[in-house]
Amino acid sequence: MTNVNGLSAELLTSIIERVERLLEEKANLSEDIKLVFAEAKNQGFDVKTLKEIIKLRSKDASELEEQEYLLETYKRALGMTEANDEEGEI
Amino acid sequence: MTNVNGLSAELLTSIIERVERLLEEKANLSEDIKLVFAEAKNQGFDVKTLKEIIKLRSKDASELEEQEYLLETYKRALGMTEANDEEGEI
Amino acid sequence: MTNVNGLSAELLTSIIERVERLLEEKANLSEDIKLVFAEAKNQGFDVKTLKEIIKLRSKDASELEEQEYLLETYKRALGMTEANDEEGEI
Amino acid sequence: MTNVNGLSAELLTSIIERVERLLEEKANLSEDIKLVFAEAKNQGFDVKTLKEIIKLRSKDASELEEQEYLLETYKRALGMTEANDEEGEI
DNA sequence: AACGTTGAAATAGTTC
DNA sequence: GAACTATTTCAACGTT
Repeated sequence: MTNVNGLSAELLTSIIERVERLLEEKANLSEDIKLVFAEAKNQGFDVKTLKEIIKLRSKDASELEEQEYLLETYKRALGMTEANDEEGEI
Repeated sequence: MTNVNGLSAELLTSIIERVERLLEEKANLSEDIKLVFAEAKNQGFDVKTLKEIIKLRSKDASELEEQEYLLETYKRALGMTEANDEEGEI
Repeated sequence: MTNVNGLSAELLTSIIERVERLLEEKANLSEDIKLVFAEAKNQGFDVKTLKEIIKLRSKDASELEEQEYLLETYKRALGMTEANDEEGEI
Repeated sequence: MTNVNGLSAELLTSIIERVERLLEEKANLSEDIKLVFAEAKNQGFDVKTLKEIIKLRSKDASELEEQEYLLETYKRALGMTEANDEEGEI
């Protein structure tokens, strides 16, 4: 093994090249996505809105509900709700 | 074909799903990259430096020189370089 | 004026120092915020939830409504809604 | 004192508002910094380089040396340095 | 106290 | 070249 200042040059090279290859694949995919959007635009779709839909679909709805629940107590304390529940007050 | 406001719903669905699939592949690659870095870290490499190396390798020589030149100029103007030091070191 | 490679050294120094001063003030504020949260924690509050509330309050509710409206057509085309409006179909 | 689930609503409100005020001041400072850079750009400075300079100045000497040393070591191991070149150019 | 995880800030890239 | 979006980077937090 070739060592440079205690580093294995082969190992280092291997790591760098693996990452570079993965990055290249990522760049290719980004390119593919652009092509799909360009094609969609030609077919009359609004690209910005398409992107919004995709973002929307990626969110897990249940996750939002969970947050809602967690915040209830504090929201009530801050007067941010319409006081629509009456059984929880101390 | 099902039309909603003049758009083909099938076509729209197809576009959305193609993009979502590509995005998922991208996310997988990002994950792979993280794993490579994590493994590298375990082997004693400094991840930040690895990233810097990869960035350097992605730029061509002229870009690097231009940026280097500007940085040197600014440093000189600010007295941040050793060459500009007036206390007489060699 | 002292010029270094066509740059005014005084001007450059002034710019750098102004930014550095502003950055320092920002860091002080971050520190203050941390102190407030630490104090709140001592008084029995859950810091994570406090942060969530603050984030929530910073969002403009009307902005969300606007997005909703914009996405209606596409959501319908994708079958993402419960078809709760009947007058818009073609 | 108004208590909601054992928490003082007044205290909670006070905490939230203090943090929000500090965050607003931080946002103002960020805006100020942007203005300084915009002005600098108009005067012919390269903003990216200015930011790099500021970053360099914020680190102490030992940090810089450490990072520089690592970078050099990795470059050498990868054959990225001119000194390591074997094709014989001068 | 180092580690990974998370969330916010800055930077880079893209589009108009 | 200005605004918006996406990616990367950085800092804070809880965890082991």
